[in-house]
Amino acid sequence: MPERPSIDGIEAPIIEQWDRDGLYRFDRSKRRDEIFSIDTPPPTVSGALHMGSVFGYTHTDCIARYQRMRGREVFYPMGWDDNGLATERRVENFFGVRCDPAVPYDADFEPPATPPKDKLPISRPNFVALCQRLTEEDELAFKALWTRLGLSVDWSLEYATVGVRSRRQSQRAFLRMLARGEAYSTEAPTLWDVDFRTAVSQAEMEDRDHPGAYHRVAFPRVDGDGAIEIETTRPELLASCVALVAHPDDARYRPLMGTSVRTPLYGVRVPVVAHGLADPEKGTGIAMVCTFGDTTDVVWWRDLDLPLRALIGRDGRFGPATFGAPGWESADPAAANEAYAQIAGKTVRQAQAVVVDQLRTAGALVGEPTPIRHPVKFYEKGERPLEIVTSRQWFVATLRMRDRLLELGGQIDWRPPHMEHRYRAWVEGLNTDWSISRQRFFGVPFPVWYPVRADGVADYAHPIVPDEDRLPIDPSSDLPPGYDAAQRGIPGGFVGDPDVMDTWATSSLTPQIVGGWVDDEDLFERVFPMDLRPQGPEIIRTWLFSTVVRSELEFGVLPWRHAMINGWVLDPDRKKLSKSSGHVTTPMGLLEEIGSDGVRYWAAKGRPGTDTAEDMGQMKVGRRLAVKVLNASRFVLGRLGDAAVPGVDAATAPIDRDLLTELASVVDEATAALDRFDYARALEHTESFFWRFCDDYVELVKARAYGERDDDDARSARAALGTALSVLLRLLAPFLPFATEEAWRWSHADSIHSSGWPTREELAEGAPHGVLDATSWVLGAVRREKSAAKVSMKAPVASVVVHGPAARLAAIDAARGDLLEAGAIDRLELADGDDAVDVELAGSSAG
RNA sequence: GGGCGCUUAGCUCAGCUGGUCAGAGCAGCUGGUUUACAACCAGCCGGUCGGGGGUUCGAGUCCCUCAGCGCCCACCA
Repeated sequence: MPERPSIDGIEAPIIEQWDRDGLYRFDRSKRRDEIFSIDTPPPTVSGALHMGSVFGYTHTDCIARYQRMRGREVFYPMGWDDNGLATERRVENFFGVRCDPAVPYDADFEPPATPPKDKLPISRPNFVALCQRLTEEDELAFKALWTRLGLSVDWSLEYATVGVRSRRQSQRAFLRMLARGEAYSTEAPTLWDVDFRTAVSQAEMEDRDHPGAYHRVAFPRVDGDGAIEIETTRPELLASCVALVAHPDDARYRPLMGTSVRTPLYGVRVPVVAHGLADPEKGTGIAMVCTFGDTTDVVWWRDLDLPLRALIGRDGRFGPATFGAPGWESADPAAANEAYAQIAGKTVRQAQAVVVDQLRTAGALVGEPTPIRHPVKFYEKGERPLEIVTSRQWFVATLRMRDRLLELGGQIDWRPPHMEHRYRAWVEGLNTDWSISRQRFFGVPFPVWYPVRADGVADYAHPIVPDEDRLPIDPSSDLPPGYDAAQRGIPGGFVGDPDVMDTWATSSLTPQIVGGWVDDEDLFERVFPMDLRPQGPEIIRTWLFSTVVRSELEFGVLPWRHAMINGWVLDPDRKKLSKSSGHVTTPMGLLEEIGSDGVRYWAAKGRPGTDTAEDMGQMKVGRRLAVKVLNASRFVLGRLGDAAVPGVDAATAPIDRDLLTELASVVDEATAALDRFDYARALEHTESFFWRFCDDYVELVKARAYGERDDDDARSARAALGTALSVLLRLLAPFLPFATEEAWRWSHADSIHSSGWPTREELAEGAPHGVLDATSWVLGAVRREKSAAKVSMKAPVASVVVHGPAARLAAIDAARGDLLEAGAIDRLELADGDDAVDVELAGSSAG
């Protein structure tokens, strides 16, 4: 035991010891009902390390440590989410490269020392290698942080979402969905990011307020006089207009239903149709339907069985079109083609300016454009509005599962409960199946090939699939059964699916990946369905939702019983992620400065679902608590000497039994709170009692416990001190794993984290008699008097006269000796009367 | 447009099924240093619990309503 205990630097040796002892190693011999399994979120390693990274993970660790001390075998894995766009984008910027599948593989490739201004095109294998190189470094940084934070994960269970296991499970689960008809591919309008050049799922898109303008455009009638005026924010899409649509009940347009108009500039005849989604209040009450300007267009196109005139390509530019050709019939093909030639090849933005000019010249623009701001769909990581392009994509049929998914959501134990609303709102609002294919390079490939027909076109309706035991495969280099390499890409041969899976298509399988589904059924049965899914609120609609989907499709059950949703970390000014402060907090720096226990304390104060400001003050309070734990432990244990702590039965003095009885209630409360994932409340109760223990109880009994005497009274105090300390350390262990471990090891050979969670049975039975309370009350009055007189707390007191009800006076009398010594009191009188404590300091002339 | 959450001392937050619930920590102020702890200890100051209405013997605690803040969802011409 050190002379002057310090929490600085205690982490490293303790972590080493834990590692040597294999303290957190999962024991797979345990039965399912003895196991507590956690579906840990794999952090996106390409993201920066920030305080949000330590916040939620600390909560999970507090629960894990509690369950472990309760005797459960804790299955606590850690993974890294390293696939996906975030990594690709980061690799592109970090190395100054971009992936170009047409570039041949260069075995000796090394990225330039400094990233070139123009990104260097490199092959897909080289690109993937760089992705892996960068994420490996990221993963080491994360692992160092988690370790230092004291997460009690079993590092032998580490995995990566792009690793072999993840690829195998992703491909296996996909093939099974395909076989069951739950996954399908189709050519369909798809939300598309023109910069990333990939499909985007409903879950990945967000609304942004974006400037635009209403343009009023007149469509001349074909079978009548005059024109119909519509308003649009996307006049550049006029060439892909396929109809005008108004509400069926709108009296203004009802007579026009079934008639036709011609598009300005292009002279294409389009019908006037009715649909309930048309809003009579908006614009002129009648809208132009284009293929496609927004998701409503898709609905109209589908519901009304309108023709397709798609023009915007995957690069976000207008593609070729021939007016006069079938499907593009025009009153004046030559003029139409001339008009269109001026926007072909242009971006949406450039085209809009051109078309507006053309419309104005043609006299079809009514008035001038009216600027507005309106919500526009963006990919959440994108910079330009999403377009809708037609492309072949893989989907999982989630729409038809909606009712079952809602039912399952109702069976999850949500913490906090109101988080179910987010899930429910999302499921109820689903309007497309889950799109899982992405036109990217660094990810899990779809494990399918397609036969190439004699005409050179791939036969998507009949994919060729590998046997499961071959997985994982890459269809771009591996061969389908029965084909040889020379047949790749030629008529009569085959072609591999070029796409990779969306990140969520893999991470939705985390229980299967960590649990060893199929590969290790013995393990899987011991940990699945899992107990706890901890995660952030922003990925309820993605990770949580998709995990439920996959578990339902594969097993027909929920993947876990409890979902604990953490809140946001706000910057010290309570604004999210403001960069104005300039001072960017790095978690590792804080852990080194404050100590891991202090940072954990701050995190553990944040309840599930509650946003929490980054608060250096709270962390310092936690640090102080950790220091106090060491000092109090040293005092209690040090003075007990080498003699063993007397058993709890030796605690016979009323105030000692009182302490232990009250502590038993704290154990009950903390246990109940942790059982319902309210770690913050458990900490609060324990902390508050711990300070009372230090400030009042220890002060009151230290003379008796450590004085000259060695009688029953002294042994009673020592028994209570030793017992209470042991219980308090264990109650604090899930929150302050380092300080409690340090103190515990002064008197134990084993780790506190493998010791048992304290129970009421270890402590005194019976109701408290108010001895500690009443005595503390008098001691407080004495301290107040000394403070007011500005004298030392050790200043002698001539006399104390206590008035109060008889029961309380009796309680005080029971601890008379302790009180006299702790307060340096010469004479103590107890008398009936209204509550009052009259204190007369020694040498004071006043009464 | 719909939904969810929040609004309690200067700051960060507790207040679980309505009756010692008006609390804690930080900050501030006043004191105290040498036998656990000065990165400490003791004490003090400080709030008509966002506004308004209602239910009740009694309401931060339940209901209605308004306001502000935050978040989620939305078919956005």
